[in-house]
Amino acid sequence: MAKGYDFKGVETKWQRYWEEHESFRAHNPGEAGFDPRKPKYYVLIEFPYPSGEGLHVGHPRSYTALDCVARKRRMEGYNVLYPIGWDAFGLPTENYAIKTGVHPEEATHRNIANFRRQLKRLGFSFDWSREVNTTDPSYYKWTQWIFLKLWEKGLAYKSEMPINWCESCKVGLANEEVVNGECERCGGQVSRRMRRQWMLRITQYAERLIDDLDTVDFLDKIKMQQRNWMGRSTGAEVDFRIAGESEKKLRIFTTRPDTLFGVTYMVLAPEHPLVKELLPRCQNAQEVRGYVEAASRKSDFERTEVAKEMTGVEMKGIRVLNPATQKETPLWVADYVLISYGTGAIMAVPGHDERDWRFARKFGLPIVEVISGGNVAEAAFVDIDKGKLVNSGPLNGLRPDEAIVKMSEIVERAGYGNLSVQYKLRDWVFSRQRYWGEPIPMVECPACGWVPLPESALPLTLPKVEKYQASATGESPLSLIQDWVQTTCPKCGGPAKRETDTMPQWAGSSWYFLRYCDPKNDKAMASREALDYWTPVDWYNGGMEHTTLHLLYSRFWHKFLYDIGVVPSSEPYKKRTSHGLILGENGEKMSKSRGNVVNPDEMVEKFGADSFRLYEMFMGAFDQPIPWVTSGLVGMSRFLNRLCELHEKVSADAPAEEATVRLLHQTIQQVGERVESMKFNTAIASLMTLTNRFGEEERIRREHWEIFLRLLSPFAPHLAEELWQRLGHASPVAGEAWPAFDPAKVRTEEIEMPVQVDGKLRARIRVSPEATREEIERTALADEHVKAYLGAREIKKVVVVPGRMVSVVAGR
RNA sequence: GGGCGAGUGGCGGAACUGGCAGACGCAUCGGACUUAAAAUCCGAUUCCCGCAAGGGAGUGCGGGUUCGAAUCCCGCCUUGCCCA
Repeated sequence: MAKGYDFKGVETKWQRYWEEHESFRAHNPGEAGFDPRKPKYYVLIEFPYPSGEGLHVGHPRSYTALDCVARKRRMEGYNVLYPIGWDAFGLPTENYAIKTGVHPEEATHRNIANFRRQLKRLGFSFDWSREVNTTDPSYYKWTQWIFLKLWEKGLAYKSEMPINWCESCKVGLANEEVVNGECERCGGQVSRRMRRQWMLRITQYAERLIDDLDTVDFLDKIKMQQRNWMGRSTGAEVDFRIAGESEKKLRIFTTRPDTLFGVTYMVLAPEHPLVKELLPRCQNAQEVRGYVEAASRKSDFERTEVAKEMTGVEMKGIRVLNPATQKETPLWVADYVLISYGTGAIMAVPGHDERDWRFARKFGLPIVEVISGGNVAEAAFVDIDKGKLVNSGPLNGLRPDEAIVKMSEIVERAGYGNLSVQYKLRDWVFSRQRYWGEPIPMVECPACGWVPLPESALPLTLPKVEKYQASATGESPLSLIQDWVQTTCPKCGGPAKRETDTMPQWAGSSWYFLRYCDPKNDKAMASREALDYWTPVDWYNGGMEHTTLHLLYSRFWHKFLYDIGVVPSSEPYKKRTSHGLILGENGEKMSKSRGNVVNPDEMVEKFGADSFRLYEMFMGAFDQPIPWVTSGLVGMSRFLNRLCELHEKVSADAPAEEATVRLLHQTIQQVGERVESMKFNTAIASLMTLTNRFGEEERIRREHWEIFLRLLSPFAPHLAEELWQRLGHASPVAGEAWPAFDPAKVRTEEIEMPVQVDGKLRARIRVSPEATREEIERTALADEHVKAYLGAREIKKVVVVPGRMVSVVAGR
């Protein structure tokens, strides 16, 4: 066991100090202690789900990183908001309740207390006075309020939706919760069921959610994932007439209107309403009906899997007219076409679409080439940048990109179609048949239909129940409480029933960062003044796993709140970054079932919070996944012990050695830059390098040591405070100014430059940083080693990059 | 199948915008201190040849561009995440 300073004593001492002095309390405008001269800075981490297992070492990675940022910003003179709270609704707690009978509220309370204790031990500079808890009625009152506003604006609606149904959780899942055809949470079998669900019209915001990504500073890969998820494609909608029908038209969406002349058949999704309507005219109605039936039992995943065998059935006797060619084509029903995308029907162009090609091949349908450049007998030719249109009347000779524009114009002018933009994004399924979530504040009245509760009735609190198990039919447990369900209609006063579904976990987390601005307000979700001051969030860090859903949902709500005048900005987060996952020592994802979970309590007990924090940041590149290796913590603990010993060598009149001054200023520069670019591992390496230099010195100049302690304080705040105090300072180092470096002091008198001969490193020369190319070249060629290598050979060329290197090319 | 990353010593990882590969830490080995050990300190540590000076090879594999490639280009392999 490592000997060394008493980290336990030091850490509890400073944690108590910060708490007693409210060192990290952020002040709102108008509050005592608010300083209007300071600019604001809002630092945000994803608030945790307080599970029964407690914190594991993955959580603090993000918290420690942004704690460094928050502490540095305070030292730079900002009024910093760095809050924490609890995203406490959710399935694990409810499942625990089902198993043990412990009320979720009680379990949540206990779990939060444990998380809070664990986090406090790590010395984060959170403003603990602003804690929020999504399961607190005073919080979810406002989640419900937002829902009512959405309803008011027509963005919430109830709809019969085929939903993914998890057999074992007995709960409807959103598409995103189904992973590879299995339930994301339990891995159980997912089937399809029809259910009336509350839906939110996120699709209405799709365009803005994509376009406004250009206005924010998110990592490129995050923007990319958001764009891909929403999947915008531009193309045309085209109407095809059905032969022998005057009224019925078949509307399709295509991104490739240029290939309209290459259509050889049409396909309807099995759920398409025309299938049923045309069935009476169909010669093989029985066969088609059977096919539709079979398709309904498959998931979208199974249906669109590329590798699988394609299936389909022709609707015999029905012909569709191509509006461009007036030719008749057959009509098929196939499950590779999804009802949920586009119009649920496609024009098939087997010559130039991969799946259409395979389908045509399998069922012996004709393949027509309309773009030259490939061999459509061998494979679909899908390259949009190459080739010329052929067999396409007015489009012949055009490049595909030109033909797309021209055909879109023709289609529009002729009146059988129009330009159209489609999104992969679907509306948000907002209902869960669960107990532990926000009740949806709606009432169904036989006379008035769906009626919202008045704002004055909020919060609609969760009633106590006996059983948390969903009903056998999959109804929410709330449906079993008759005196809760039975109510009166707010509109007509007649008997009515409450909605018994609750909101998904994504609800509370879609706006929590707004509540932090003014967490105790009972008149509004937060005062306008507080929101104007603090929002948008300046820097938000979280996991990559939340970049599609949580980020999208909260951006959607924020835009909506902006539209109704509640928040001052249309985007919630100015900057978004993400951290890599911390894996178990075996390189696998950390989980209870794998038995590789590392608990921070144990680490803090053994090595102290500062060592733990240092290791979290030092272990590797912040954005990469990385396995936890406890033995690596030893190095951090050694580093801190060493600082205590070095501290004894500090002396006010120690000389300022030039090399040390230079390194000190380099370190100031590097640590500053590296925190901003989230290269925490190398920032700490810089601090260690400086420490090694101090170790070589007889005595350490006090001025240097003070600068060092300030640089250290965001990373190892407890020990930095302790040593700072030991120097005789009465006020904490956390309140000191962040050091500035002097560029003049970073530079050296003489620099070393490598010299290559024929591409190989052969010598090093010393020159002044201001040396000209000629001087450098002369010095290089005069060097003994260089001369030896060159011998009598002719010099063909000398490349000089001042400050970098010299490269000499010699003849044979 | 598509999109985006990653692949560097025994290990985690550094390397700005194409310019000295291996910073910093772990582990290991040697030494000091010690009755002994722990802790600490000093030194070594990519591989091969060599007593040494020095030389050769080297950043997943195969090509290419360049005076110069871990970094750029082409083709593979492995792996992670997201999507289908």
